[in-house]
Amino acid sequence: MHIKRPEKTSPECIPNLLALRDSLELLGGKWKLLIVLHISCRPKELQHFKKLEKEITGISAKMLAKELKTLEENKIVTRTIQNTRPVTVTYALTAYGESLIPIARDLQQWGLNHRKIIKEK
Amino acid sequence: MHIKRPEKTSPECIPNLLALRDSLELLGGKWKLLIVLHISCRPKELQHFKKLEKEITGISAKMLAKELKTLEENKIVTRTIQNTRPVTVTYALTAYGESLIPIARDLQQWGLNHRKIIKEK
DNA sequence: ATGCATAGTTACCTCCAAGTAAGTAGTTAC
DNA sequence: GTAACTACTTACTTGGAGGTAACTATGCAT
Repeated sequence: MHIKRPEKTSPECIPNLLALRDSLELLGGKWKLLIVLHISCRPKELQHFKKLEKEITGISAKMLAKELKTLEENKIVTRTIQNTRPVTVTYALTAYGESLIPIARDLQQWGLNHRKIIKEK
Repeated sequence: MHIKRPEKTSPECIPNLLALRDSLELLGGKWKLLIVLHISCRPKELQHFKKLEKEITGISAKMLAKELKTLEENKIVTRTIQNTRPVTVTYALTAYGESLIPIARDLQQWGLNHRKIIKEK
């Protein structure tokens, strides 16, 4: 999907504030994109709550549960209760949620590069 | 620049937490990407402080100054004092700062689309 | 000397994202 | 009956992002 970039100084160039704000409000927190990326690393329906809690260093059960709930409400992940003993719950990205992967990877790559740039001070 | 996406479940797929965290810490706030996008809409060296303050609805002088300072420290924008009366200050994206434009636009586009998805509930 | 412009700064306040720690609930295993 | 597993939930707390409003500095105009 190629997005046409408006020309500089053209009237339509003035950014749509609300759209970017919406994204930042939903995704700008500390954990959501991290969670998305971690789920994306497993085949569908194979990412368990406990596994995420262990893999994502520093996250607490409370935050993970809260963030996953928000992601589910926003149709980015699905939550499936499995018939195992003890009960397990798996999380998977929706097709729509997968549209976040390139964005998250770009940000990740940018952050990786940024370390170098800043160290070169 | 095409970034190779690691295969699912491969060991290197486990996301580099720190890189994404760095990006989110720097750019995840309410204003920085908005400012970047607004500056990108003007030819180099033509974006004044007051202009940004007026264009970016809701931002205060304090926040704008603070965010611009952080962006400057991170080599994303340059600050130039102009010999006008009264003195004006212009901000411009560095070449490096421009690497954020596609990311900001993608997020913006994603937010625009997200509104539709969520309204379709 | 008062007002207006640009480009901030300073002091104070508020709220919430995020952290910590402990508890709940269902089930199995011994 | 108690320990252990998964998947949360609840109560309490705190740092800092962000908001508001007033103030500073400099120069020009009238």
